Amino acid sequence: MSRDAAPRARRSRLGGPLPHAFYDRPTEIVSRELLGAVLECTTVEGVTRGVIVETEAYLGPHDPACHAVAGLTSRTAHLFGPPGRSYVYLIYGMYWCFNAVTRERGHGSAVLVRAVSPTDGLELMRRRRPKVKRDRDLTNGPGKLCLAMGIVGAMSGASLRSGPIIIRTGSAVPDADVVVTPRIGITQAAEWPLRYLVRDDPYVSPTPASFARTSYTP
DNA sequence: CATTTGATGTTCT
DNA sequence: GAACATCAAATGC
Repeated sequence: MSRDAAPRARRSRLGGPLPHAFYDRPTEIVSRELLGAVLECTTVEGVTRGVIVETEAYLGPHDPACHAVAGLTSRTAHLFGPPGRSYVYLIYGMYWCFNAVTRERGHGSAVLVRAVSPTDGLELMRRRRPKVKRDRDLTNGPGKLCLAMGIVGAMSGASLRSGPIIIRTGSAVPDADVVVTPRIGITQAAEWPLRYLVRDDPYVSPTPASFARTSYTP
């Protein structure tokens, strides 16, 4: 058969949703493994997608920087599980931040997605963020990516397999390309190395120079 | 490039 | 009343 023969049924270029069980593991592990996965958000305006290039782990009530320390409130309800759903919260009264809930009901642990590298819906992202000059500034921060992808609080609590926000399998990022640093923008437990990012990726949010001594490769 | 500052309003003490 | 898992613009090299 010539190599120009009719191609076999086209495999979707897109990976399927990550299995629910993927999230039901330690949050540090999920944070590391979400690098390279695809974040997708669908709204009436259209679909946007991007490869996850930066995450942070928030471990639960024993983590002073985690919202779970406040206990079960109306704000944190979705943080307390079950795993495999979104937890979207408002920060500084202005910006949404997106998390993937990782642990069983009642635990209160999640991965904050801090940056993605856009793959689909770039025009829609630009339309939603008309003042942004460089594409790399569309999604290189947790509030920015929610603005560009249309992620809002109403999406909190939805399944990440079938809801408006879906996390799909992507391509694995080797350990040599992963950098671990302290988390950004917190004061409690500020030294804990729980931020994961893809080395040299232009869509990663800026890393403070002071992190040089505490950054490493897994 | 790095650092500083104002915007903005919900949440929890 | 203080804190806040941020961003964009402005300033100073």
